[in-house]
Amino acid sequence: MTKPELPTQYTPADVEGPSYERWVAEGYFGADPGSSRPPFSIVLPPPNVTGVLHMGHALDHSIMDALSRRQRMRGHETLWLPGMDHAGIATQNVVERRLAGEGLSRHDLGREAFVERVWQWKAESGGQIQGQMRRLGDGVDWSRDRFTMDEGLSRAVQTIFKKLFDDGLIYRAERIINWCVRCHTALSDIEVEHTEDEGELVSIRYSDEVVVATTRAETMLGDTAVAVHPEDERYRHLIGTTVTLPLTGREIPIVGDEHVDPAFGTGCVKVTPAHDPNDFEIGRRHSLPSITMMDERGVITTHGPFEGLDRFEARPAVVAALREEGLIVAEKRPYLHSVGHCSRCKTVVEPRLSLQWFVNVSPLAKAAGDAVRDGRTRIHPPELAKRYFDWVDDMHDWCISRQLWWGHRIPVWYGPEGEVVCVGPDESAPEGYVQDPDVLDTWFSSGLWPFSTLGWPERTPELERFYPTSVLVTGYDILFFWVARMMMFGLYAMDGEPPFRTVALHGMVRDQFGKKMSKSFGNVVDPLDWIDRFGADATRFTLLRGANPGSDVAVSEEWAAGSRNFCNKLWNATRFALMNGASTGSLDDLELTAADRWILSRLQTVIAQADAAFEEFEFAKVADLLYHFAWDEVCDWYLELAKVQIAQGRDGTRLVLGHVLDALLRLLHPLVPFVTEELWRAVTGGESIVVAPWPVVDKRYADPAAEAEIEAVQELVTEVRRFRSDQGLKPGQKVAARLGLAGTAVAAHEAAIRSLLRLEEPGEAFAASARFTVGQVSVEIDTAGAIDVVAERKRLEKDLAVARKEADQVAGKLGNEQFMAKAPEDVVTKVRARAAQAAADIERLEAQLAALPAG
RNA sequence: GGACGGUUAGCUCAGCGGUAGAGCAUCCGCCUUACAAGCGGAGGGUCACUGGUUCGAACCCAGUACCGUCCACCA
Repeated sequence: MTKPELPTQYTPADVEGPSYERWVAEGYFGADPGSSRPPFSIVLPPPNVTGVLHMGHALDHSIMDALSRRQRMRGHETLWLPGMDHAGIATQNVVERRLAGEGLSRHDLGREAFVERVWQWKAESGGQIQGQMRRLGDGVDWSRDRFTMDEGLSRAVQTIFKKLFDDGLIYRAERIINWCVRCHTALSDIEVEHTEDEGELVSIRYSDEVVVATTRAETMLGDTAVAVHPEDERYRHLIGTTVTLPLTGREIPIVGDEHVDPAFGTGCVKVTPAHDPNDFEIGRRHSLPSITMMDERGVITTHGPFEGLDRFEARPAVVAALREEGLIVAEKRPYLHSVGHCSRCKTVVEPRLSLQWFVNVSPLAKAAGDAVRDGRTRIHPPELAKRYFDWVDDMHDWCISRQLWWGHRIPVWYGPEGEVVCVGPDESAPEGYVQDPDVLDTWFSSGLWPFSTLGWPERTPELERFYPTSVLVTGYDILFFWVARMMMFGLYAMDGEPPFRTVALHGMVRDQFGKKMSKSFGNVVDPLDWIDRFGADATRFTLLRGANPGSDVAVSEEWAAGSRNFCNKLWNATRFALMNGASTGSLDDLELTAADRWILSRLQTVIAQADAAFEEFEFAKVADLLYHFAWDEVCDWYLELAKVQIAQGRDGTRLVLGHVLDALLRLLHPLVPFVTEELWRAVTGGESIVVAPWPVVDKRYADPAAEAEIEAVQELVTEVRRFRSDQGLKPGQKVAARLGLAGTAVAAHEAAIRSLLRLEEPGEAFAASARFTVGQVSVEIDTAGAIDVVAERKRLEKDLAVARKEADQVAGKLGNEQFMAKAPEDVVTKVRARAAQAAADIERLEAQLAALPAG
């Protein structure tokens, strides 16, 4: 076993790269579907090929890596499957922008050449994310890396499309959809971002009695009716009559429709079925014609003076024309309303009547809701399940066709006579048929991710073994659209088996003030920058330390530095242990000291608590627990006590040290994989901590008596340190002291106490300048001069005040009949004990104050 | 317009019915032979507000006020 000399500071860059490469080379992250171990599986939510990983990903990945590393150590056959999403519209936009730089549009290249360009671009830049994942230390099975446009996954897409088509769950229809006039494609509801925008509401007189208000005045060119509420006394008599639509001269009917809110505005609504989803529904109910007055670019197409104008040019032009005719009743006024924008390019979305493919989601969504309702899939934290239900229980049909070139082409072909044929993976369309030019929404293939990546539709060993996956980790922001889609497709394709047993949701990463990270605000942190400066472990630890389930994570450089310091602390603790010959081995025949038994006992509690927190995805708790155990207990106390034991020649200390560090490093490994690997190998001589077993509680080491004994030592030491500090004694300055330890709980620890407190044995000239007691122990100290009586008096008075307050409080309780009658016995007992303690403290402190020389 | 979450030390957050906690920041003292990315000590909070339940409330209930997030077809 080699015990190399370690430098005094941990340098992450020296170990991270080589460790990661070794892990991959050794195949530790490879998952074997043929093994007999219990399976544990996670699929990585595939990042967009266009993207780079941001802090949100880093959090996501840190959690998944921690979960899978722990389960691997616990002996599970662990699969963490990586991959990327082709991100249709986003990627197409990126490549189009690059083309624009060359003065080209995708149409200049043509479809085939353009798609070729996208693949090229993917080949060039797709490796960036893999690089980032390696830097983070993600223990993924690279041999199973997948891409949503892979041959296998494309096959899965085509298979499920055909199945849905054959089951009548996919249909083609003319509907109002969200249209991006810049991307020239349909968007699903989730690809539309709503913001509160300032618009202008104008009121237009259609007739003497009918006045309508609108923020989109230009759409009046496409009006085919005016609607009023059927019960509205003001207008009931008009239903069935017509008005003349200004500027066009068209006669349009007045219809009665429940949708109209009589209390809003004038109670009259203009109806534009081709350009507004509500109006479309009204139109359907009343068999109104639809007039499309705008093309796919948002340019007005109706005849007249407005033809050829962009929608935003047409708006004021229409208003001006109306004003000229005296038909603007109320001047336009600012009006805050919700406006949809394309999530990719931020262009204002135009509702547009269009022929598209849809998924009938009702039966699928019902099943997706039921799987959570009956507990086949658990959502964590459970409060968020309600949002999930809100979403799946009220889902609109899903528009899946996109007028893009990058994506899975819709496998439907049209015959010369208008025949429609859906073609499965191993089939081909009849001669003379033409394929639908559109591609599928990116989320269609993402929805298959948990099983398409495992080889579906083939019943592969991977699918048998790793589906359903154990847990899905993602931010609560995309719970609905992505998780719900995977649930729907998973249940549908896998005979009612949901894609995951648990959905674990985390919050968003925010800056140190809890503000959202945004480019425009300039508070975005690049995880790679932190990895460079603080190390991957520190970056991960910082994120996990803030990861309370379902709530946001605020991070700052100070936290990252603190995490780096923690890693360094582990480094130096191990360095100390190695310098003192720590090693691992059986503790069975050892004569353990109280300090040994104390730290071993504490370790068992910590293992149990860490396990409990892990099971509940309480990563912040795990991190906090291990941080304090490592730093406060192992480093600040046990190592200090161990120094004395080693000096006393207790060789068993080296084994206990080795034992504790071994276990501590293994507990920490899921959170901070690199530093623990390095140190663990040095301590144990083992091959790799990645495949080391997870610590289990050993009840033989539970030792409340030893814990109480060491706590007493800690109390005494802390009290005397306070005295020393108040008296201005330098930490290193040795002073003589007489300790009355005989018969006390800490009698066995004199050497340790003297060492920790720099107290020497009293010499012949010993002259106590201060006397006090801590618990049972009397302390006399010769400070080699007069003590600072003022400081000492202050200290004692403060303690006395605390004790008196405590006594008062407790006396109040004990004197309260209701309390005595109703409080549980253990509480009363505790209060009594506090009363006794307070009384004793008061007596002792008063005596000490009285004995203090005047000063 | 709905739903959910939050409001605790200067900052970020734990605690969720029986003596108010952590990290960072602040102040004081230290290169005490693992670590100055460190060690020891200290200061700092009527737990948003108002009521209620209870022997007892930061914690449970109701309401109010701000903040945040998601959803929604408000012309």
